[in-house]
Amino acid sequence: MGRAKVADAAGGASVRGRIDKRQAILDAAFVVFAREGYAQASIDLIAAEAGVAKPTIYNHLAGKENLFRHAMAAAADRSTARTLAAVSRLTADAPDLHLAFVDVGRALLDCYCSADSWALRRLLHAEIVRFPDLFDLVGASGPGQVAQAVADRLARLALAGRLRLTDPVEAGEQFVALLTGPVAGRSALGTLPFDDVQRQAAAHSATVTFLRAFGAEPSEPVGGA
Amino acid sequence: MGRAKVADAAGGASVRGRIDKRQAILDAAFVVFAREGYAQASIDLIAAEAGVAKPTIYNHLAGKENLFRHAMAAAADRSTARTLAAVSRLTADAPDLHLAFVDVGRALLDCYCSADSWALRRLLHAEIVRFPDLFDLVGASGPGQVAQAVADRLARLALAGRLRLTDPVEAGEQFVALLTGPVAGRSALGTLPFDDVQRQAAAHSATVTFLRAFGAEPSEPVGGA
DNA sequence: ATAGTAATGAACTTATTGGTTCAACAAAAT
DNA sequence: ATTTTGTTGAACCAATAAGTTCATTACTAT
Repeated sequence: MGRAKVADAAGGASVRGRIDKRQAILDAAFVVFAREGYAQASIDLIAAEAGVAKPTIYNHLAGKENLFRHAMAAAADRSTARTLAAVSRLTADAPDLHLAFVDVGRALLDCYCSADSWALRRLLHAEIVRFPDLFDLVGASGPGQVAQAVADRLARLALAGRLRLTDPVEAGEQFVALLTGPVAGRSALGTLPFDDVQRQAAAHSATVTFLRAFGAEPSEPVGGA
Repeated sequence: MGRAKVADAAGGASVRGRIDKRQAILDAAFVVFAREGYAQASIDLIAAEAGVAKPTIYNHLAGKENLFRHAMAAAADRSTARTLAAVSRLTADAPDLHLAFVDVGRALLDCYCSADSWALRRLLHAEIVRFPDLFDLVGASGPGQVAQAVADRLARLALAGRLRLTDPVEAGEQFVALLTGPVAGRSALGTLPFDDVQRQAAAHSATVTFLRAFGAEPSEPVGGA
């Protein structure tokens, strides 16, 4: 590794002379932090993963704590963006409400179950005590935006007379809770994967009870699938 | 501190000659692990918290990893017992179903929001990568038992014609998801407390949508509270 | 009383790691 | 060609912590 001349030798991004080593460092830092945890992740390890020398890290991002914060913030931004894109699939003019909710639920669940997303939540939980500001940095804004987006969509549906609800943000919270709660409870916290059919089933079951509680149309009688 | 003769000098439990230093160590270990995280919690710190000398820890529980596992398992057992007691409040002969669900929901939420419970989940999330067996040790059995207990109660209710559901374990998962999901999303992960009125509101709102989806009686029309 | 057992404190070893310094170096700009 | 800037490798320092050893001390059972 090191001052590579070839396109992508080992780490992934290390080519462009000296620009944007920073991004490579940030990415590698998140990877290593996710794999090792904050305390166990050594700067040497991160440097190796990034294909970069140790002093370079201290040049761009002074100190481990700063590096951690920036890496977490970057990962959180990525994750939030993906999730917001998933939410945008829920349009008010969907022909079949059930199908629409299963679809967006499935997409949300894919985001939720991605390796990055698990790692982000794990690190957030793990280090929230020593880094209380982490909550404002990633824990609040990300889910906050998502909740807002979901609430917006639900409000539109309610206004169109297709949903019967009074508080869209509460209903939104409950939909994602219905979606992610069972997954979080069963799935060994991202250690072992939650496969496609399980996610589909989870999205379906969450949709069924959500629409039973809030749907304007009677939907299916009882039996599901 | 140390070989105390008085009842409770500093740590809390250190009186009885040499018996049950072990328990004191386990308790102190969980406290310190919860406060500092695994890596940052030094054996010296745990020894100090327990009012016990360092070699004593190595006598009773060889090594940090072993100590961690045992401390986590003990804390998990305590937590599960409390939660199961809370679930037992949901009887099939409740006069008002809404009230009964709010009540048990409230109790479950109290368990979920206790400092120990937050700490347990935090440590579990944090160290699941380096201690994969932790999931079988605390993550699986605890919630598994709880889910089973809730499913049992729901099945009784359904059999009595007061609930309309096909899969009691799924419904149980969804009830606790409805209950804890919004709390987990908003509450800064146990850093700042979730006060009584908020918990009451959360239990109420979870109950309303759950009964809207699964209740046999029409319950309230729309507006909640 | 006495012997045996468990706990204690303190020093010690060893290993890791965050953070720094510095001379050499390669590419970019002039 | 030369200066400048960011990068590199390697060595170094100080701090922290896991784990161990051991002589000493205090209970407890006989």
